[in-house]
Amino acid sequence: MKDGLLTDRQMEVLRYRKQGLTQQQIADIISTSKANVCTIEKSAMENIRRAKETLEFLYTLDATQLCTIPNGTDLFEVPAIVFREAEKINIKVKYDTISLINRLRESKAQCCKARQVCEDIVVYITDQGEIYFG
Amino acid sequence: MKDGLLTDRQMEVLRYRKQGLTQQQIADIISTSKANVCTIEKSAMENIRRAKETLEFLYTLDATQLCTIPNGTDLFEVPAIVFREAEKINIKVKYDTISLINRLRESKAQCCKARQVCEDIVVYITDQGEIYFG
DNA sequence: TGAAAGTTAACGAAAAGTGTTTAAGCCCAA
DNA sequence: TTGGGCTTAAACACTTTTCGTTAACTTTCA
Repeated sequence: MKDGLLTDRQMEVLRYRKQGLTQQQIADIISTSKANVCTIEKSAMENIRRAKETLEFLYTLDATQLCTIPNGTDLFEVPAIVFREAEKINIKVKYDTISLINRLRESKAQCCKARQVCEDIVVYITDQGEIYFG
Repeated sequence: MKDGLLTDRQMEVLRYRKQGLTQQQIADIISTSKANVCTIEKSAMENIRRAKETLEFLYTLDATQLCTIPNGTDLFEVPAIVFREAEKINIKVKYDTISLINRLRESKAQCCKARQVCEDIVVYITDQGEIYFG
């Protein structure tokens, strides 16, 4: 009813980890196996990932689809594409070239190998020029 | 395995809602009762709230507790308190007076009645001067 | 290489979440 | 007052998640 996604157990493990304890040490403290600590930590991370993805969905709800960056595109060509498409529909993008690349790298790290995009990426834009990658 | 917190059903309803449809209209489209649409929408909102809260927890994991703003404090006194406490521990707050108030209002809207804080609010700070309200 | 740290797989029991229905209720404008 | 839009509660079948165990596997590093 009140709390977030993480269970008490999961928060407990994350806190101890933040303090630098090993899984074995935590296992001793909370009286279980290190394998269990591992799975609890893993599911905590999974929950955090899902929380992020949920909010991303929320953003795309406010946004319209702008274009798709095809697999293999050079990372440094992305801003030009985005700017061109945004201009077509008369929206000014909130970011400059550098920040756009940074935003892409942050939100889609797994899609950026070296200088290339390694997956099709859908670009969303709001009326205010906010950009999301989905 | 892959998706966020929201189920397909929940996303479906949110999308229709964003388009301005009534619960009854959506109920007709997806062939169920309006009461059901209501509960699906409600649980979607609940999931979104939980997603936000989960990420907030993540922030407080990196942060240390700075101080507590007592119930009844004037909203416009909050920044001064935060700046003073941050100075005590030699951390420069990333925000100015106005942005601090805005951040507080955004993250704790339910605690801000008119010009007063209507609940004790714990303030967290990171080494980088990032501020969170918990 | 050896030891400690971490990960994974398979399984079970308990708990929590979801979609539904039905029936009742609230609020507000015509 | 009626009706439309919305909310709520209880109950249900069903699915998913969680925490736990055991045992084997990989990684890291002195």
